[in-house]
Amino acid sequence: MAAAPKLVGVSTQTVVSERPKRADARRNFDRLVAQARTAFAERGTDASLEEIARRAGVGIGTLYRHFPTRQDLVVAVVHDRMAELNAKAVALLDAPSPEDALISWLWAYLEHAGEFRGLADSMAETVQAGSLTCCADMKSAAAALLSRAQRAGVIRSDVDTLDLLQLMHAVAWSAERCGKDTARAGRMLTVVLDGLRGAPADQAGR
Amino acid sequence: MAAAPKLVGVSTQTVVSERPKRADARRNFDRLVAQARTAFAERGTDASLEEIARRAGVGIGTLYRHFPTRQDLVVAVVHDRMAELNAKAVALLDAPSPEDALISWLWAYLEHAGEFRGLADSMAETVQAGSLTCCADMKSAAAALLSRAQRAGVIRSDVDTLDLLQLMHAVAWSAERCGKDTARAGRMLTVVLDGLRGAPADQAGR
DNA sequence: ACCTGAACACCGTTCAAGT
DNA sequence: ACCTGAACACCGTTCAAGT
Repeated sequence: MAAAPKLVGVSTQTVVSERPKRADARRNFDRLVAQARTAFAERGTDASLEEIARRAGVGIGTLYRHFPTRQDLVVAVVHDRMAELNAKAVALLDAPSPEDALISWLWAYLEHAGEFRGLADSMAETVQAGSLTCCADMKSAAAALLSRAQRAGVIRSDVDTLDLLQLMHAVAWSAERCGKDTARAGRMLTVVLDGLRGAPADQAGR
Repeated sequence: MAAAPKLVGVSTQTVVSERPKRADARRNFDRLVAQARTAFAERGTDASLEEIARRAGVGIGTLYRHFPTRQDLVVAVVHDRMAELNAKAVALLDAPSPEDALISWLWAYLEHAGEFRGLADSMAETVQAGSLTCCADMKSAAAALLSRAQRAGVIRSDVDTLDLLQLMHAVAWSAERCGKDTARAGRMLTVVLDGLRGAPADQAGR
């Protein structure tokens, strides 16, 4: 409830997760992220790490040095886009309609989570854990948009930020299976969004 | 729309997926399913197949002979419970309230899909493919319950059976991550169920 | 008709040696 | 400080040989 004022200081320029300092190290870091991006796009988040290292022209040990876990690599790949989402959320706080602002952000978030196969799963895990600063920032940003919409009475008051984001991950996860059937994916999102507005009974009682 | 009358002949006793005939083969089949069940319960659907074979006292080749793909094994494990769900659906067609009947069945379905980690994903895949008779039966059963509720006007008319089931899989998938936090899982289901009833605006317009 | 398990392929992960 | 790649462990999958 007090999330909105607390967000005033949210940085759109999220801290880049400790980049290496030495020239060659940084070059390898960037190459690995770039190759991981294309590999994830082709094969999903469970693409072969060895192949990523090979395509980046780097030993497998170097990959592990920079990214001890696969999640670290996934996060690095989507880091910039997450920063964009943070910025968008902050900008949307000034939009006239609290409802449209939230919905529009959720659409962007959903598009992000569906960028490659397995990302929705990965995001659900990462956001849940919440140990990363970029995720924490995004949660704050989402919280601000959500609570504004709730204060406007257009979103039910009993859902919290994690509910909201996990529901989006769930829809994105489901959409992965729909493939070209965007109509189905759209209907599922519609159902969830309508559910977020509240039960018909509650609304009728106002 | 014509799903309900078509369902009259649905068999609660689903056809058992071609059990082997020879005594030893059948014994191995049953042992594999039993060990797979406990392995899935412990490690999820991506438990080691070699360990399952070993624990069943059977060569790995025998496992592959009976279950060419992992999905086949998963389906075999949950087969009986799916038959129970079919029976329950048919029984609930006679319940007085179409809405309560559907909701109560969805709860049962959700409980089933959350039996072990990875099952929701597996179900989503299997139901989507829809090549198995037990899945086809369940889809028919769900379709009957759904269309009855839709005819009663308590569920929005623009969702189909696959939408409904995939939304349940999505909720179950999300719930896997909640663990002990059943309150969050409950809230997510509530949101989806309310969404299934329709948009507040639509309801208000009646 | 069915079972067995060696054999092959592939991947993740670590770590001693190197610059 | 960082890189390399051999080495190890583990798993999935196939298939020739056996009953």
